[in-house]
Formats: sequence, structure tokens, C-alpha cells
Amino acid sequence: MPRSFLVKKPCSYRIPNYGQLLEAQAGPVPALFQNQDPSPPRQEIADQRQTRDAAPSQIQEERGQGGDHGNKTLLNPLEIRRSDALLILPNGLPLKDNMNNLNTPLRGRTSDGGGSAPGNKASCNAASQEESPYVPDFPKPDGLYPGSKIRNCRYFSCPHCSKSYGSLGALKMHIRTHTLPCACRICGKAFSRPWLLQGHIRTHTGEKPFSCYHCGRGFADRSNLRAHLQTHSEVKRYRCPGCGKTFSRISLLTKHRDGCCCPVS
DNA sequence: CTGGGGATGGGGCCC
DNA sequence: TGGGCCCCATCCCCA
Repeated sequence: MPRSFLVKKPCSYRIPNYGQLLEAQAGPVPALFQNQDPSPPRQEIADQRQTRDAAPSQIQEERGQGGDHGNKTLLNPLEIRRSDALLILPNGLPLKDNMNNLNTPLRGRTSDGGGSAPGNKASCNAASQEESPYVPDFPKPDGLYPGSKIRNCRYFSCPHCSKSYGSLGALKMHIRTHTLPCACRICGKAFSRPWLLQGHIRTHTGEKPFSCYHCGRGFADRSNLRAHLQTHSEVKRYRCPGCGKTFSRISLLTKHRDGCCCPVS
């Protein structure tokens, strides 16, 4: 499934050092990928994070106190993610509507239309203020045209597909989605990242380190627990602007709107 | 058809 | 620079 909307917008061109990448690929395989037993999830960590999943208010509280992302709190409008715009606030309006007066660009993912991802900031910020013409002399990706002004920042394109990234690290990470270096020794299925493999292995072991504090039900994946917690919530996060019906998942809302009821105007 | 669980993919952030 | 983790999104399947 294409996730091109997550790909950074290219700023300029630079030929990636593919030789370096291939060299890295040929290097020693991390122990985790060598059919070693994955270290079991640390229960204490799971417990700590479980509380974070338990309730949004707790999440804010913990983050405010310097958790993994202590600087992230939904209470700060500048930190609101675009996807949170669908949240329903106490005033009854979707967060999106509450944000209408914000003239500050949202911080967030590259899917944020027009917004520059944090990773791009470092390389594009200052330099981008002084744009200079730059014409690439090799095949260009989508969105860039010969003779157009291109920001003076680095750009790395994937040799396997047309995606491009603002840093070599991001490109390397992406290339793993093609090479899939993490293979499950039980079923052989390959993954791009070790923690994806770990999550997959839980499907074999039946391990469910994330449990719901409402009903005690266990989950192998934190995101699934988070989705499950919504089923306990009286007010669903996502509301159809057309009919007002609320849903626990954005996917359900999308399905609902695609269905018939409230066509997007 | 709807709602929910399971599984997975992916970029960003922090250390 | 890379690993680990976070969060989000999405697909598939089932009740």
C-alpha cells in the first residue's frame, strides 16, 4: 500500500551513496536477526507504558512530566497533530474547528500538507529563505521540474522506488522496507525493523504485554490496546460532521462517510 | 453493514 | 548515525 503521503517533499537533488548502503547491508547481521530469541519485553517497562495507554489524561500528565515525549502535550495547540484535529473537545466541536484560528503551522508528520517535517527543518530552514535556482542534471522525482527554483537542501532518493528523503538516515530506514532484513525464524516472514519482528513473534508466542485496565484484556500491540480503549469510552473520538454520529476509529468514520450518509462537501 | 480485534507498515523523535 | 520506541494509518477478518 503506497504511503507516499508520508514521504518528505524533496527540496533538491543529491545522489545517494548507494555503495555505502550496500556495504552496510552486507555487514554483520545484528544478533536479533540471527535467529536469536528476542529478548522478552520488559514487563516493568510494559507496565509503565501501560499506564500511559490507560487514559489520555494520564498521557498528558506523564508527558508533561517528562516522559518519552515529555515535550508533547495535546494541551499545547502548537503541538497538536493534524490527525488529532478530528478529536472532539469538551465544547462539542472537533478539535479541527478549534484550531481554525491558529496561524502557526502544525508540528507533525510529513503528511501535514505544506508543513515541513522536523527532520527537514535543520537542512532546509535557513537556507530555504534564500532560494536559488538549481537544475538537476539527472532524472528527477515527481514534483520537481527543470528550471524551477529548488530549495538549497539535501535530497536522497530511493534506488528501489521513486520515494525521496531529506536525510541519508531516513533513506536507509526506508530502504529496509525493500530489503526486509528481519526474518522470523518461526515462519520466515520478513520485516523491515526488529521491533516489527518482535511484534510479529508475539503472534506466535501469544504474548500480550499490553492489558486494558478497564477489562483486563490483553493485547500484543500497543496501538491495538489504544484502539480498544476507545471502545470503553462513552464519547467516541471521531465524529461525522454530517450526521454527528461518533466512531471509535477514524477508519470507521471514513468508512461511514464513504458509505453514503454524509458525503464530503 | 457495523464494530472491534489482530497484524503490519512507516516516518518522526529521542537518546 | 543508528537503535528503540512512539504514534498513526490501514488492511483483513470475524462476530
